[in-house]
Amino acid sequence: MKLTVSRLYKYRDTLIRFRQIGMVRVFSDDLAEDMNTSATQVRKDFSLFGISGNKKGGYQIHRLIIQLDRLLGKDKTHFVIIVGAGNLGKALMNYGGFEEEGFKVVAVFDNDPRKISRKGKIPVLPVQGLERFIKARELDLGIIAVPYFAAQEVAGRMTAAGIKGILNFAPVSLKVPGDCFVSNINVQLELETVSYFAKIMKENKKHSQQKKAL
Amino acid sequence: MKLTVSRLYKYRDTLIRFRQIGMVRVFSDDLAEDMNTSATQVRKDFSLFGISGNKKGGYQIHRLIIQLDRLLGKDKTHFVIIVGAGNLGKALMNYGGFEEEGFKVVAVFDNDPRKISRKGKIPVLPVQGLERFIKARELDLGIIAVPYFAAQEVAGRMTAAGIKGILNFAPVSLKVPGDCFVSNINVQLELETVSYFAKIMKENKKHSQQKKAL
DNA sequence: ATCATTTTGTGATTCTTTTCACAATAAATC
DNA sequence: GATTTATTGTGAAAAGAATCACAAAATGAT
Repeated sequence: MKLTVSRLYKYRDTLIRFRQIGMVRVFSDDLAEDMNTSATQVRKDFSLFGISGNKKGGYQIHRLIIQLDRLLGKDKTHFVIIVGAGNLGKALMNYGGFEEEGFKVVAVFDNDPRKISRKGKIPVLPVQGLERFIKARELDLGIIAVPYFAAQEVAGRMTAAGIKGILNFAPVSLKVPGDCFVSNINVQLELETVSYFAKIMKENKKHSQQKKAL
Repeated sequence: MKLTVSRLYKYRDTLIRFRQIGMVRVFSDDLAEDMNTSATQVRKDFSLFGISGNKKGGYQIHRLIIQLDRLLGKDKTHFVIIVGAGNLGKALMNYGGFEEEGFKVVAVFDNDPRKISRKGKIPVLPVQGLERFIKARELDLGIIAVPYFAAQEVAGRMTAAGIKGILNFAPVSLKVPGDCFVSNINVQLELETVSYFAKIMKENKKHSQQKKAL
């Protein structure tokens, strides 16, 4: 399910690129190729979400984007807060990609008084006010960009205040109530995993060379 | 397989924290709890990689870490290059987490002459020299932090020069030869997915409240 | 108007990952 | 030293995700 949903977002991305270069229709094949997956997968994903095209005629890009937008909630702006104004928090705060995708970072929170500032485009506020802020605006989405030892506390406060989705950059598994969804981004871990498989790839090569030699 | 491997890295992380607070032995239960998984999963993962503990006595943390280190290649330094010295590239370049985990960023590459600099701790070099650099040092690992439209070209050049593992931050699916492993980090996509499920969580709540009301 | 071709949509199948169930065994207790 | 208890290790079952196989329908060709 999670995998299917994130593929749907990717299809949308691809479709928007396709539209930009003037394409009007696509086949499941085209999408599959661009995304390194199979045409069957594309159709299965669509079918699962009730999206249908025309036999022999594929899918109308424009219409498809509209359908995906509605399905994926891309037809409205989503408000987000970031907790943690360190290197990562600042990078995220200045990251243009969110706005492009319909997310608006409404505030950043930190516990270091020196980082507080209401002047910038996005205010950096004392973390004391976190719950009040979330409740007042009925926010659903939070990004955690604090050190690992502070992450669980932040998560607890967020969910208690009503946050329903967390994007967590701290390298710990957060414990949250069942009505909150968490997704983790762990850059170190990702690089470690890559390094593990890179090593295997090298070893396989050696093996196949050995095999060739036999 | 990929999931198991990344869990192994996480077990190691957790174990190191446990050791720091003076623990000497763990049970699969302890690891599972810390990592939000099941004890069975932990043991299955270990069993799959030939790691064993003591019935009733659990696992000796110190020994377990050593075993994982060897298994996961954490007993040596891995050299990495980054391509792209924009916001993201710079953030990654100054990110302490890699060094902590045994990765050394040996160079950053960019195609903008203004960004070139051999003075810093990590040199920023012209991307023209990419292949030569990789081959000369027999590097395996590369991080792609360039805009989406440049990512595929960079990936092609990296793999042609011998890179076997790529951590890709560009929001496109890279096409690489079968002997190269790619892992993608797509912050926008991750946030989109979180937002999708956050919405569902809210709707479910509404439903269950309705149910209660009946 | 008929036939061949292309492409969708989906039930059935296979593959992968997780969970279950429980035997084996080491330690603790009596 | 026999018995209970806690914990591992793993084959079997279940759940989840991807792939296959093919019928149905739309289009184009003759």
